[in-house]
Amino acid sequence: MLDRIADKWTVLVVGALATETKRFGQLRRELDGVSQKMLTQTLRGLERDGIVYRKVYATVPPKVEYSLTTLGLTLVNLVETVRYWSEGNIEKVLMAQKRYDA
Amino acid sequence: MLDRIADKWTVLVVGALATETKRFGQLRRELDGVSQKMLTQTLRGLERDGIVYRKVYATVPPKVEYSLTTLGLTLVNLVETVRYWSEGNIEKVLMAQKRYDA
DNA sequence: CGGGATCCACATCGATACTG
DNA sequence: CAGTATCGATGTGGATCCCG
Repeated sequence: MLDRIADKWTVLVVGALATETKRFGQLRRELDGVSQKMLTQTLRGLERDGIVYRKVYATVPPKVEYSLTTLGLTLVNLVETVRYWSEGNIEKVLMAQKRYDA
Repeated sequence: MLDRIADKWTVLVVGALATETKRFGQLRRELDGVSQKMLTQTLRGLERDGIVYRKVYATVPPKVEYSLTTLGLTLVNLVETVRYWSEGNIEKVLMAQKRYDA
């Protein structure tokens, strides 16, 4: 459980879906560095956990939209806080690492 | 970066050290299910990142105390929130999984 | 477009044995 | 007591190819 919500891609995906529904390709482009496999895997896991809702349109070409469920929305604040802490302290951590490695 | 602070053992270790300094064996007993290897590894990583302070007493038998640094203390609220969300929503997630798997 | 399937390199982790 | 070292099983992630 901690594993999932603490997961790197979970944090990024929930963050990306915080404000609006997005399509697969859109997410892939936004989450720089994610492979298609990892994105699919993360989304499937989040869908299974009831955090993300997956809506498939039976069109050609296919169209799939991802959004947060009610449960997923309760996670938004949490992951934003996590990201905020990361961005705000990454410098201190990098400096500590330099000191430690020396 | 997200990887570390989101890590399962990081959450548990920071949580365990939130209120008081603890020894290695004490942490190991408290964090049920952690192997000695993972605990050592997690603590080393957190020490390297400047989140945990490691104090070694030159005694026989050895005594090593772990505590949070100033930076580490800023993480306490965050990890407590993560744990709180987990504990508060684990039931919903498990139910969603049952539904999904069916 | 949104994946599924497969292969493979690499990292992770548990178990075990040993030590200052 | 608090580790280090090592091995072997398992898991993870990227790359590639293919499909409805």
